[in-house]
Amino acid sequence: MVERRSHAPTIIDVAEHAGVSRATASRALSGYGRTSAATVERVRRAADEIGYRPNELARAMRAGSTSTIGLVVIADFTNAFFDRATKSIVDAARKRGYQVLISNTDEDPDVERGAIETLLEKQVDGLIVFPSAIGHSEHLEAGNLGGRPLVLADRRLDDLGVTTVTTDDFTGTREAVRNAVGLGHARLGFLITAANIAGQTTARPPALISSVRDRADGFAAGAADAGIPPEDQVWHFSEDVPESSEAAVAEMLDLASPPTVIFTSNNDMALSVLKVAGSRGLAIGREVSLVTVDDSPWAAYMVPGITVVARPVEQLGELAVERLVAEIESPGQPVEDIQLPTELIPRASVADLRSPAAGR
Amino acid sequence: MVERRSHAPTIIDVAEHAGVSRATASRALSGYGRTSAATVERVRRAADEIGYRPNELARAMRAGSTSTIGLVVIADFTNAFFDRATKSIVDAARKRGYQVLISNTDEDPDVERGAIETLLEKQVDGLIVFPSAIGHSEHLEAGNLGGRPLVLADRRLDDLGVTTVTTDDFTGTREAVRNAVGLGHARLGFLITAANIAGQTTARPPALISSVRDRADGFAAGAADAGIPPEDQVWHFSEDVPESSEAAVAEMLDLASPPTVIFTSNNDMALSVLKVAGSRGLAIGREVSLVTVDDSPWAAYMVPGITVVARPVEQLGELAVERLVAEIESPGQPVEDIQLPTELIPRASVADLRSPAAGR
DNA sequence: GCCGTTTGCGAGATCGTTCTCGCAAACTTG
DNA sequence: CAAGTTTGCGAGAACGATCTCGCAAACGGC
Repeated sequence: MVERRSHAPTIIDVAEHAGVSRATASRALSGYGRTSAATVERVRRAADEIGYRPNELARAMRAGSTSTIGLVVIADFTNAFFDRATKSIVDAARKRGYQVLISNTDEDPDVERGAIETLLEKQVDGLIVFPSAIGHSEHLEAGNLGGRPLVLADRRLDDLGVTTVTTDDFTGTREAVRNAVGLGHARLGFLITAANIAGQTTARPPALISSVRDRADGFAAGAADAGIPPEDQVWHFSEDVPESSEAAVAEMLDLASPPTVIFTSNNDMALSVLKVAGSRGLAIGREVSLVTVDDSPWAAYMVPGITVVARPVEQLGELAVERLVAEIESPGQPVEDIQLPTELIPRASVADLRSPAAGR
Repeated sequence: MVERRSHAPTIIDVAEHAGVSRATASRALSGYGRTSAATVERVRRAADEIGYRPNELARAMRAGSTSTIGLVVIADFTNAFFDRATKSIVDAARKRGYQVLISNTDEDPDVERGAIETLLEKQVDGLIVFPSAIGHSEHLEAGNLGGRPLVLADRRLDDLGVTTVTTDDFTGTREAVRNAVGLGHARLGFLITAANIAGQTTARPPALISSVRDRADGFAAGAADAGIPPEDQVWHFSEDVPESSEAAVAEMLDLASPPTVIFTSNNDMALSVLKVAGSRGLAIGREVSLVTVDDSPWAAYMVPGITVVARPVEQLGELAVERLVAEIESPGQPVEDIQLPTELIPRASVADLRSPAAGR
């Protein structure tokens, strides 16, 4: 039975309907202090009858906590990273009684700043941030967060001294190189996003986002492990747009002696390899080999399957929530830098150059 | 300069610091009523100096609106639907000054009910719901929403009489059939999710979620258009898990005379076709043709490219936000049932059976 | 039957804002 | 220069919940 007054029923309406005071109604429903069983029953029934729904805003204001965490992500589709991370965070938060206020920065630091400001004004209990850029992170410093805890995900910001959950992309990429070299590859291409130096082909990248830097360092380490000389490492930087990375792939394949395998630092670039190689009639896993970071159902089932460095994205999301909630509910947790292990999943996109039949 | 008191600075602190009253400070910062320019300046500076951040909770309580919308989605990865929809909704909401509180139901009606209850308690101004199931939708009726507007996305719930934004999957699937038949296909397989009747192979599905039903009806209509008799339509229902759909694909391909083309109602099932066909050495676009609903970067760039019915998911998200915000800001909008046009993108996964060279 | 303890409940303060009033000072006008 | 109008500001109520107190009634023991 819905009341016909315009405003939603409040606890005062419940109290009136049950013939008790505001305080008693609150006690009966929230179950603190002393209330007789009969009164509890009467108040509960009254609340049901008038369709009472507690106003969480008022409760939060009194209590000083909203049971809401702010999530600031970078939505990129193709890597299936955004959705896997978001879903795992939303689910993990719900399990612990928290809701998620989500913001997307699209890698724009100004948007990130504004999003965080808004989330703080909405009094989130804590923040999980996938930082959009290195440098310019004053807005993430403890002093500007109003004392609310922060967990960084996917990318480290070393000078911040805050708990961070990432994947070990260094080791992952290094292993990927080891695997390809083991299959006989000796000339390696590496395609990597770095908007600021797109077009460059040096092997020593400047300041990069930690996740990208780890992959670059892992590639370099893997090549060094195998004794691949610099002249057999073809580095290409590109912007994070298809045109740029496709041009880079084309340039690589146009070399007098092109790399036999291309490592890409994300799925977008792997798709560019697929596209450019396809348009030239070069078969993946035969004429061109491919390894990328991040698994996806498509990478697994297409023919040939794509060899990938799989990252435990769901685990990353869950851990971020776990650490954040721990800090919210009992402040003073030690700062941790958690690196989750990746897994190399070898499929058919890396040709075995050792077998005599290979290469047709 | 951060104050050393434990609580975050409030407008009272600003007022004290500026030597004015609470009311004047509020006026100066919010810019209503009359305030002298000098006072505005003084208050602004005071706010800056003590690092004042308005408490949106308090403002929302007073104002009766939170500038927050609740989003209830079904997170399924492979279709790249969740992330595209979520991103477009979050971005469109931000553009209009709204934040998004997100919940994932994983298609569980009980979770959906609880999520909506929580969102309403948090006083969202409106809801966008991707409903998880037909029937059992009392919790979505206007009376149980405390007067807050609702927009349904992706799936219709006809008895609710609420504004709904969907894609025209009926026409999309019908066109896909027309396209395949035009290329010479005369025996058609259709793979569709319907947990309740998994394993069935009848052509008349029972109560289905509207999006799935539309695709089934579109397939039936397309087959009828082309005069394909029922015995040349191979319908297969499966649960929304790989094992189930893979079994269905295997069954289809094991028929004495298997369909030459398989239509799948989502990307999960298309991947199952890829997997099962791949494991049998059947080449897509040669021995087996494939069409699916929902485009993705992978579908475009793999070899062969997958023919798809592309849905304007971003537009769907934006429109849902637009309609919802319109209703929030000026109630009494007409109820609309918006169907966005889909687009058939022909690629190489459907073999041209008319060409003599086909099939080798 | 008296005094001390427990029990149940209500009055009122509080969280941080916004906004309506009313009041005094500063202007305008004839 | 008196009367009316505008300007700037402060006091206090309101949003809807929680929670601390204090008070009265009921209960206990001797």
